Amino acid sequence: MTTGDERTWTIAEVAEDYDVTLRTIRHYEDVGLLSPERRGTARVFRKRDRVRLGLILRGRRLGFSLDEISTIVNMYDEQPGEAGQLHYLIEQIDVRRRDLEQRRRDLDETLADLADVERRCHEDLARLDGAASGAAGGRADGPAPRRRP
Amino acid sequence: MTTGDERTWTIAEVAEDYDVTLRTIRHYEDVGLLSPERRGTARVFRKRDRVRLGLILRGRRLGFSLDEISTIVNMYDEQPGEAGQLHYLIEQIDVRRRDLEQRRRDLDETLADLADVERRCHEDLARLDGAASGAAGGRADGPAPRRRP
DNA sequence: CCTTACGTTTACGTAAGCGTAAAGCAGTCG
DNA sequence: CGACTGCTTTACGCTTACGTAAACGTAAGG
Repeated sequence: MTTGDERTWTIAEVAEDYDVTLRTIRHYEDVGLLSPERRGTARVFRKRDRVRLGLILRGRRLGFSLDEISTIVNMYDEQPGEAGQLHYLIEQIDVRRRDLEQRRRDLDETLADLADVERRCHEDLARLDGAASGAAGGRADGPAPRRRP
Repeated sequence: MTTGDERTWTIAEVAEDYDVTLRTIRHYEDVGLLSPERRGTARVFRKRDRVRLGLILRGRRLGFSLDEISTIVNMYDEQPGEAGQLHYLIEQIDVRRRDLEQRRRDLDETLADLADVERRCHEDLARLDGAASGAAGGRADGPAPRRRP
């Protein structure tokens, strides 16, 4: 019954909630990723739009292009349609899955590498601590402005 | 011992092996991600350079910017240095790790969503198969002006 | 010597993903 | 009746990550 009067949001509220700029939201609309209703000229966001934005941002965090994100989020609200279409969609899902699984492998390898680097850091620190008896003051904690050459 | 005469590669060979263009490799050198030796003007790639390129491409697959990749891969061959520097590095590693862990959450959620969509696809297919005896040709589907080309 | 194959540099082009004015409606508060 | 406030559109600008010529060097082979 109350399907017509759910809560709505303004663009500013959505932007605030999802920590993006108004420009970003409008851009997503420009490229067809979002299509909020209009009350006059103003955009009116409903729950669905927020969910979609959430999916978009998740895709963005994963490093997908807006184009890829577009194909992905559109998978979600694909109508049943005909069989060929469903087969095609399943195929596309498989492609995406393979991609994501490759990413997870990359990600886990990177995490392992980082853990390794960190371990070596701690070893080096221990070595420094052990040999630190000569220096005045054990704290030796400079601001360390040093970075890339 | 034989530390000076390891195998080397040309830019074309590396590009072929890693499936990137020459331009890409040169670009990575431009931005300081790679720094192969030179024999005259020609680039000479050693094993280390290839490993580095591997790391770069892994970062790229993960959706990192070249700038981020730069800080990440440079972590790997950071010299022991002083304590403050090591602490800084450990801190940076932690930042990266948090990022990667967020990505993995995003990734797993996306995979779960895709699995869900796929499941619904199969359900729809089953439904279509079941109801396929009625209409001639099985295509009783009027509306729903369709999607992908 | 000339071609072919491979390498080089310099430099402009481009697509994506927004940033950032500039300028204009629409409601509302005093 | 202004003056805000918050929204809108239009449109040029910027960065990243390369693509894409253009023009030239160098070594091998016919």
